[in-house]
Amino acid sequence: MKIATWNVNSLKVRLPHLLQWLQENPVDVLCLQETKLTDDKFPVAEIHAAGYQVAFSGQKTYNGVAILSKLPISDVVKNNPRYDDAQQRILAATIDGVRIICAYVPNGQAVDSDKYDYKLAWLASLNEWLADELREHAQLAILGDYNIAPEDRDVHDPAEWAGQVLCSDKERAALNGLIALGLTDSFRLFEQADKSYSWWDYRQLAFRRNRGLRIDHILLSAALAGRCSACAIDRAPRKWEQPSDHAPVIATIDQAAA
DNA sequence: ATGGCAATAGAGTATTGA
Repeated sequence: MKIATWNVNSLKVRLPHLLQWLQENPVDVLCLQETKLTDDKFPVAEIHAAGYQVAFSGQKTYNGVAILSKLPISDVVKNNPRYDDAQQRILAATIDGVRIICAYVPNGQAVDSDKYDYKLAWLASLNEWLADELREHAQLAILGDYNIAPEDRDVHDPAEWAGQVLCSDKERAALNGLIALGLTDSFRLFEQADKSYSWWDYRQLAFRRNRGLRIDHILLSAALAGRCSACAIDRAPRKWEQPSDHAPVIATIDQAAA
């Protein structure tokens, strides 16, 4: 089973990229963030035509998440039931016995802002709900845009970013709190090239200069981490015309022993 | 020190992203 996550930064603009990427990378499950579409505008027909079922939860202009799957999708939950949130940032579903959670963690804007406080409160509540979900689902993966670079090696210039939003100690502690529930950052299960990132600013030729951050992650429960045989960031679509600023991340989960 | 790029809403420019 191949599972992936991609912040598309507007599904309206990026639908051609999505369809092309799926042709080249026929993953079993793909979580999308920042669809920026109300549900009535979601491109259901195009995604069905590509061979995928889909669940989605959107809003106007901002946020919005979706889960695409080749296999049937069941038990869909929109948002964290423990957190009353007008913003559509979470979608959970069960696919082939695996609990898939698509998450778009708030950006946080700046460490002294209200949005930063919202980010930390949102993450604290996610932690509580995730503990419940892990008790119910041994096979669980939470994929998405975490808007947190876990360590300095995930940052192109750690000195420049020190203490800044996406890299601050409190955000990293919150991410480590999720991991402490029994999750594993699938990317770090394997040897990876230095300076591996999943997001690059549109400005200043940041992608060409590889001035990026690794902020998109696939966290796996112990049962899935034990069967994970690969995890990679696909930089290719970041080179396409009019790209998303994020690259997809893909993890491969081997079949459970019979 | 600031803005730099992109998307959206909506009709000039403000907001948000990371």
